Amino acid sequence: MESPSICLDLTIGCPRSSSGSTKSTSCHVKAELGRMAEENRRLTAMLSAMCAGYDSLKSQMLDLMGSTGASSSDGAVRSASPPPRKRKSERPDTTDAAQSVSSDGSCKRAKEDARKSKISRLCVRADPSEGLFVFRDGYLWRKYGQKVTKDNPCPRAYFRCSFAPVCPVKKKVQRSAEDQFVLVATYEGEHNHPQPLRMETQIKGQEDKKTSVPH
DNA sequence: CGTTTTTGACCCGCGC
DNA sequence: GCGCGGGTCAAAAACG
Ligand SMILES: [Zn+2]
Repeated sequence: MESPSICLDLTIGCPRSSSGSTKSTSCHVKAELGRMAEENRRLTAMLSAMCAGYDSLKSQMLDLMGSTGASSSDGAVRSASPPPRKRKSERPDTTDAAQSVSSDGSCKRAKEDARKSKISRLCVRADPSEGLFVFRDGYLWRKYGQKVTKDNPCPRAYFRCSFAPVCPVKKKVQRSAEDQFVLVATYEGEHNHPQPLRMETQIKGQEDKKTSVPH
């Protein structure tokens, strides 16, 4: 979890332009304020991403650890599910997929671990707007249940992929108990249909060049 | 009118 | 066997 290329130039102590004119000073102050706001947002996003990664790791660790419930103050004591029962063989032995977390907190994970464990454990986001949207992960979900767990005061939502009539993909979304801004999502299953949505209106602008249409 | 959300009921494994 | 905790169903409502 390294901070790749985040430039933290917090120039709070402005270098004092000393122009005498209050107009330019106010302009500078405004620009400074804008920069600080931007910086603040970036930091918030980064912190959220960090919290997300932390929560993800913690959950995975708890899952791997088994039933060593030595929780001090967190409350996210969720014992693992060793029983190989259930309708789907859930056996996340090495469910350690490396997820690349960009500076925006968008974590995406490769879906090539489907052969071993069909449930891709846990991917988190840190977006308060996620609660309103159905989850902008590029799929259509239909909520089919909601439960409140005793660990977390916030209810947990259960989604199911509604694009294809037969799609075994399910999803659980729950916001962290400590940080309301951290959503913990647990994907389960594998899509057997092409992804209908194209990241919505948030294309990074990093699309590949079209080789078929050079001109 | 079709689809999705809501929400309580139901079910089922598990521990006691 | 029973209670508890969590996952799913399904009827009604809401939304377009
Ligand atoms: Zn699907």
